[in-house]
Amino acid sequence: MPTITLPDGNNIKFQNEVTGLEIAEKISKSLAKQALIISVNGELKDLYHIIKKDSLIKIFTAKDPEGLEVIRHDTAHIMAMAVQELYPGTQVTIGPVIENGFYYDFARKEPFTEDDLKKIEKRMSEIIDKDVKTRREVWKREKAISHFKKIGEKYKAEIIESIPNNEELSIYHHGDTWYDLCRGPHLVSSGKIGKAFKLTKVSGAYWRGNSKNEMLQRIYGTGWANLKDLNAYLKRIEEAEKRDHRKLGKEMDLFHFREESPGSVFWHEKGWALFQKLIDYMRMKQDNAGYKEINTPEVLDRALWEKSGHWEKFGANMYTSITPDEKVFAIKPMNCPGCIEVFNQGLKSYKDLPIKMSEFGKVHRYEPSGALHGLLRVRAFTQDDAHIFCTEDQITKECLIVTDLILEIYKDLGFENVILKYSDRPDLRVGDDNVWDKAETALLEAVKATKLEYSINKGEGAFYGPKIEFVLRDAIGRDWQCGTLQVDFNLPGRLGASYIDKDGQKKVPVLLHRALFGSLERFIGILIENYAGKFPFWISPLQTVVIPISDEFDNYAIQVSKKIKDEGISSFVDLKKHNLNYKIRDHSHAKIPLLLICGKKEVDSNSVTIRRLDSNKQENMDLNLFLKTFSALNKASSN
RNA sequence: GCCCUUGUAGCUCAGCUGGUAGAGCAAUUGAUUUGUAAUCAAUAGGUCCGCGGUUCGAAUCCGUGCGGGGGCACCA
Repeated sequence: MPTITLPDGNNIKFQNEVTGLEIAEKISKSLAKQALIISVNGELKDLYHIIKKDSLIKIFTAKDPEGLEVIRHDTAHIMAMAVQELYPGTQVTIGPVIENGFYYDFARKEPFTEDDLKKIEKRMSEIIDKDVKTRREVWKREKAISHFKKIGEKYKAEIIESIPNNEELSIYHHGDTWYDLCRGPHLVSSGKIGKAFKLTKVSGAYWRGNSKNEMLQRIYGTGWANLKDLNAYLKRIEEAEKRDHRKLGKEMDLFHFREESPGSVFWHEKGWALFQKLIDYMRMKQDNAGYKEINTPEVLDRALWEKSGHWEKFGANMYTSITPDEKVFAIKPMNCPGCIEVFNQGLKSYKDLPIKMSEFGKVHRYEPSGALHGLLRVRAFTQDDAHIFCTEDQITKECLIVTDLILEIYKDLGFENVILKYSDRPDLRVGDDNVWDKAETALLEAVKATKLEYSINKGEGAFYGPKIEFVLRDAIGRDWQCGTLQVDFNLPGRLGASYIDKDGQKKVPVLLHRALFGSLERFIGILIENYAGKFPFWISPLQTVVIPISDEFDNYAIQVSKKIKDEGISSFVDLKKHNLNYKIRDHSHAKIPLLLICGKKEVDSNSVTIRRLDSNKQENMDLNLFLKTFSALNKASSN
């Protein structure tokens, strides 16, 4: 005689044991229709799960995240069913729900094609139309293993073998012919899935995520509660594609890549202007924060990298170079050893600490070819790097100062939403564990003091110390990892850095590594996508284009442009033999923030007519007022 | 690095089952002197990614290398 308590506190008494579906029917017809899944005392269960005892329940529909998740999970199952029906001999492995959808990994010799996806979708649709019933069974471990082995599903058997002994093994049947080992829960029948799904792509994926294992074929799909949500999602993807920095970079003539140097950027005039603006800005910020800028060699003797530990721990990613007399040098993958060498030059006192040295250092890392991705993952990049040499007592405070600076700079560049990722010691590392203990404690303390949201990534620190990474969220809700702050008790000692302490003794300083943009290249990629190429005025690579109405006004336009440049604003005069409409279209596509039109009216009144990007309003302004107004707007704080 | 996919003019792309290439935009030349998103006309432009093979004949088929894209792995 269970008493069922609903989320609103109301009770329903039942004479006999009861299922979620029966409870839903008792509450209302429409709920019974919409119900997908139930939670019983906080645990998600199938709707036909039998409740015998008094319970607190909640029924979920497609409007709830829990409901949507089950829809996606069932869609993955139905996809696997369709695949095995269409392509006998294909083995199933795992098929989890992911953000916006699901995937399923299959083992099959022949590759799946785009055409296959359409066929599979069609078959899925048929299975959904048939509304096949779901049934749950509990199997004995031995039975399950031998059964899956017998039918040639060696991956399933392997999965079961790795499930702990005390766990219940549930098998879900969808209809009479297909079943899969699964924790569940699932919908009562395939018809509940609806038709708001789409198979999106096929790719390779290693069995159990390990690159030493064989490669399986993964089919990705997206799934939603209704067609409206599905279409909204597809629309979002389309919008994101329009912002693709590789596409915009080409259209806006910012940079290009070419075969001769995969993963290295050929910066064009405008892209380089943007690059330099970011450096100028950062230089100003760092100067105010007490950093001293240095510069160190790009090519350094192998012996230094052996001493620092890079040769051993990072060698696989390093470019090397052999001189005609057969000496081995490495092209720097990091700036830290060079910077420590600068610190080492001359005697340092505790009174000098903290010493903050910044360097816009270009580093080269031989990344796997498959990792390369436009500006976001390159083989040669410029870090806005800095190294802070300090005492142990100063760590937490200095970390906080760095964090404040980072947040201030992200805000200036349009990113207000920042979270932290804290990573501790990796397997491949240098230094004793008690040193790591100290470094981790100090950094975690700083993380907590920022009061920002943070996550902990076990074992993902740098080989010389723990780190935090700064993740920022862009205009369309995507997360990007940019800045980093690392505490290092190892490298300074390895490279012989020291200062004279109060007691006259030599001590090894602690080193904080930090980069705010991380990589200038990558950060520019993120900026392009965040702003969809429409940069704020101050950072725009070409801020103004002056357009004379006809060649009669060329001279005036040239003069105007010159005066604009005198104010430190970039400007180009378009004297080409094209009409005004043509030029407006051309420069609007190039996403120039301000077009300045000059004709008789402007010459007579010493003014310009402004057309702002994405506006067709005409705004006439006295030239001197224009210069005054926009030179005031030409800085980060006016963002 | 691994799986799949892809590589034609400066750019975006067309070229069915093999018969040595086309369009639009851009460029050049000429005409038009223009007031807010493409003025008109003419001309020129190609090692069809490289190498090898099949074939009387390859942009097209096969092999291989390199590059791009989507994932996986990697991201110190």
